Amino acid sequence: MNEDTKTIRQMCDAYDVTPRTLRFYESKELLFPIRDGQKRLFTKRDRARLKLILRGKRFGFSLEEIRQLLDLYHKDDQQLVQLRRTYAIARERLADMQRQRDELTEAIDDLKAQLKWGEKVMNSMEVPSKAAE
Amino acid sequence: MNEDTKTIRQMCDAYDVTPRTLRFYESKELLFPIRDGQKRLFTKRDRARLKLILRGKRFGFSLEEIRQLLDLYHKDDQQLVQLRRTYAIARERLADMQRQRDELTEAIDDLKAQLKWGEKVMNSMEVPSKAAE
DNA sequence: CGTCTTCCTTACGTAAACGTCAAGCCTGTG
DNA sequence: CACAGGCTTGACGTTTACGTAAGGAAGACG
Repeated sequence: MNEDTKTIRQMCDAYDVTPRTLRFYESKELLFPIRDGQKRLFTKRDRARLKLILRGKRFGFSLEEIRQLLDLYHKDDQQLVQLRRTYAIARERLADMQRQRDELTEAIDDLKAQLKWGEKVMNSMEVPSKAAE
Repeated sequence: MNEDTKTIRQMCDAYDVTPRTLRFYESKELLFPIRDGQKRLFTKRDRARLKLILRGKRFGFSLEEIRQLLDLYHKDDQQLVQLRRTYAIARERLADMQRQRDELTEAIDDLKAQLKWGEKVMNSMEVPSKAAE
């Protein structure tokens, strides 16, 4: 048994990331695995942070933004102020994402229209025998 | 008067881009300005394409994706086979876009949930005076 | 004619988020 | 003991969408 730590390989399997990614995150001070000799051991805290990192990535945060947010969590004093800042940042991101989705929806509709037009043209071209006569 | 063409500077002012950007787009075969000596002259067609390029960028498409879409928009005078190929490409793009939007929607919902949680926590922290007593 | 401004080409620089070697250290196994 | 595997640390490579600097041509102006 280990004392609630995981090796890099176990982490990779559990969270579907590469070793390179985990080392990269450590180098960027997003994770702080302890060492057994030269081997990394990822603690419960690292796993919690990694979950937040991956979720942040889904939301479109950069790693640097994520690092800052994680740091805010880490500072236990002034929690209310920090939480408010986090909240504000998150709201901005949400607005960005919604705007992006709206634009995407518009583009989808445009493209759909194009496709319909394409279908019409193809149909009129598929039976040119009658029209040619 | 010019014959419906604009210089690079006029283009930059009109569309809020840099000269570098326009040259870059030309090098990537997104634009095809004609030449007066060595100077570029951007035609009406270039301007139409640039509008689509900028819109595509707002949608989050890569320039390479945009180039494909432009090909779709402008290769309307082709053979049936060509049309079918572009049609297929466009359908793939549409599928990609819809998947992208679905992911975005999911992420948006997640983030919204996070924000609600944040509000709850903040509310419970704002009035600790009573609870402390 | 000299200088300014605008344009040109060439080409190296940048940031993000890792991928991909290279080469070395440990450990277990036959 | 020898070798395979897994982990380690560099350190250079990749992609995208330009920025930026160097050096030069070409027309306008005083």
